[in-house]
Amino acid sequence: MTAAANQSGRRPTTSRRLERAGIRDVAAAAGVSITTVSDALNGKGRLPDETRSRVREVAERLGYRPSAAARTLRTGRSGLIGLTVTTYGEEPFTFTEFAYFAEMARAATSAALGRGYALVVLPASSRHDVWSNIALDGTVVIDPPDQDPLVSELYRSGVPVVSDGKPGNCPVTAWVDNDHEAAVLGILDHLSEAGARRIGLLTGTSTDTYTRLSTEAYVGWCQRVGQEPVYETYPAHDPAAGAVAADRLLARPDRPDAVYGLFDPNGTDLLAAARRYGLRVPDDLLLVCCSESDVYAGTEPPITTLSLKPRRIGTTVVNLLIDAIEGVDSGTGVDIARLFPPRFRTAGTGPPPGTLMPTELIVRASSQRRSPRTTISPPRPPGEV
Amino acid sequence: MTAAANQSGRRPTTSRRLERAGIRDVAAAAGVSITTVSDALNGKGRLPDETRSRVREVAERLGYRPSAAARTLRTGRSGLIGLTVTTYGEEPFTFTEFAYFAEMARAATSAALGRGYALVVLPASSRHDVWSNIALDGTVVIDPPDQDPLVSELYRSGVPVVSDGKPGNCPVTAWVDNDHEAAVLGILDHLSEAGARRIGLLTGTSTDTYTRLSTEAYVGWCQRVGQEPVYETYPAHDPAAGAVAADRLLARPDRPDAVYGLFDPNGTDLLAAARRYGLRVPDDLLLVCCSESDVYAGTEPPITTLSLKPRRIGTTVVNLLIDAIEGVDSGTGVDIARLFPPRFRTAGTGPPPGTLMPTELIVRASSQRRSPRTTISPPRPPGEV
DNA sequence: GATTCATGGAGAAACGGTTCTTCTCGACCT
DNA sequence: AGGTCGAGAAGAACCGTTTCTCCATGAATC
Repeated sequence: MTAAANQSGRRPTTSRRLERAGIRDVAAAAGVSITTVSDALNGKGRLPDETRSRVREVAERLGYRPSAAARTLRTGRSGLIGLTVTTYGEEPFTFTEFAYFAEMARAATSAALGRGYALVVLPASSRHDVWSNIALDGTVVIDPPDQDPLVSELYRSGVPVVSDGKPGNCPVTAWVDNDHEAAVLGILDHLSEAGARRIGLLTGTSTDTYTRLSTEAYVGWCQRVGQEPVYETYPAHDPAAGAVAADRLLARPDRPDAVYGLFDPNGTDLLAAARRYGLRVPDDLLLVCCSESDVYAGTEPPITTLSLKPRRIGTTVVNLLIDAIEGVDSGTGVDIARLFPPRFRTAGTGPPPGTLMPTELIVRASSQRRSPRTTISPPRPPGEV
Repeated sequence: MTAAANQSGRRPTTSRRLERAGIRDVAAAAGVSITTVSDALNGKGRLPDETRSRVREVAERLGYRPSAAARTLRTGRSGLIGLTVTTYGEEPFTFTEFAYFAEMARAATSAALGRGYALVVLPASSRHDVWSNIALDGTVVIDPPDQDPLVSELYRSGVPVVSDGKPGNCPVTAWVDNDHEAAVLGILDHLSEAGARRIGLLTGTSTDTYTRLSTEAYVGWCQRVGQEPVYETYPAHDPAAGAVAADRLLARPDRPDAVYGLFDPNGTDLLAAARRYGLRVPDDLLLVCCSESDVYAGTEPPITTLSLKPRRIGTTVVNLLIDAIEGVDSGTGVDIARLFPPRFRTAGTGPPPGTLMPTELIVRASSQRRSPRTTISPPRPPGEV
């Protein structure tokens, strides 16, 4: 009864100290209604400037901070965007693992911030009770595996989802990806022009879109030009396995005279392997790898790299997501169409709209037998930005 | 009047379609009250198992997901922890920039997840309206600058704050840091033992605690042993400036015969600079740098590194924070003391409790003129874990 | 046979905002 | 002079939970 008595009764005037000031406190202090306070602070309603500034001043003086939870509950908007990152194995997870993801995440964070949203890091292996307990306005998913239960459920419960990497079976609102096929074909053509007769590939064992599309493009190209595919695979998340695989590739009886490595450290690994086998680069072996690192400008020789432009991807993904969040009022997903110019959309009604971003091939000494040119344009640049 | 009529009246039985099922829908479908539903799903109240499972089943069938916003509003807990990352310059920000931060952030994310919390990435330069609009249970702040307004306000509004890096003037609930002074002294002693007569330092221009403490420890050591300090500074966030500073240091007339570099890339930079000046490592120049990268195991020669053990730091920071969040009921910050064993606490009532974590010196060829030993223990190991 | 007591469950008050609706009052128009 | 109109502001519903309080009911106790 003692404590209970305090609790009943509509806020006993001025009890409960030590608590943060609420909108009611501001209203009382300013001698207006809470409606007026809300309107004044949010720039709504019809109020003379004088009232507005007076309320603002009182709120400031009281150190008033609106409750994010209450606002979210009422408005249905939290200002939070999930950043779903892939996990390898049990506890640790990528993101910050490869330069690509790190850059992409940074760009995404900045872009979200610029539009008033914050990012919640959400490992794909998160316990269900954790992420289902967060009010998300939308989710960015990095490189979704074929059947991601987290993504599926989010999508099903009406949360917009935009993925970096063309999704397999996951339903998503939209997706952004590099034109991996065009990129690989461009590299293979580039190596051919430089005199390669048998081009090898260093690729991964995982089933993500990047690995799959790139490898398929390679195999297809081989069929077309009549070359037997020469490739080695390894688990990309294992840093030590890459060096071993590079070694395997160069140890083959049908040793390639040019190699493209799909992952960041492949350049260093291949260079080391070539040295072990006494192969000169680029004279005996042409080299290209996919990397965002500029250390390859300083290696001996400098190595040609393919940049996936992660900043651009991260920015685009977030902007598409926020467009979807803010463009669709609620419930019916009608005017998503507006967001995607026809040229970016795939087919009519079926698959979600996707955007292909161009890559950039940075040509250095390792892939040329002639005099080096500088940066050249990517093959088939599909988009703007 | 048309739409308004729908809105009044306590939820007109079964209108509003397309909406997600709420607790009321579950209650109605299960033929119980919402109290019972809430209790059944949260394992509270006195309910027979039969009711509990029946309610759970109905909830499952309806795809019921409790509203995070409503729950947060009612309980005052969001399950969200801010991860405040430093920003250099305008738009971009660190975190993922250095291996240390990346590792630390990963460990922090994992640790938080394991205890049911998710991390919100919160650049220090965030617009006020963004982060003040997020319901945070607490905040991790990485390497707080002397006067961080974001941190100050969070702390003032009652949100627990734990910092990685001993805070300058920021008020924090607790902090965790490496024993930078002990680490630097240990390295200097180590180099002295290896025969160094004049030890140089490559350090940063910024005012963060790490840089400051390390530099001060170095200068103090110099005074004590009677050596003139020999150091060069550069803006640590500028990747190109490091190489230039390394060059400057070795170009000095009072060229050191041993160097400790405070930042990750310094090892490579110093090695390259030494080569330019025809200095052999370790014969003419002893080298140590602070780094989390294992590339230094493979350089020629392998370079001795100091590891700050970021995983351990990240895990500890998060656990301390969550302890503070869950340990203190609300309002009065009484039993924080319980969380910090006396040996970890600084002084009595004044400064916030801090924990010093040991570092690890990984000795390799670059800092030895004799036969190499392997990993040695850190100097003055203060803590457990 | 009248009190306890434990059990199972319902009612309703918060939580702290936003926003729809309504009310008042003076100026203006006809 | 009566009615309209718009500005200014207040009232109150509502967002969807959690949780405190209280009410039945039947068994056990005295």
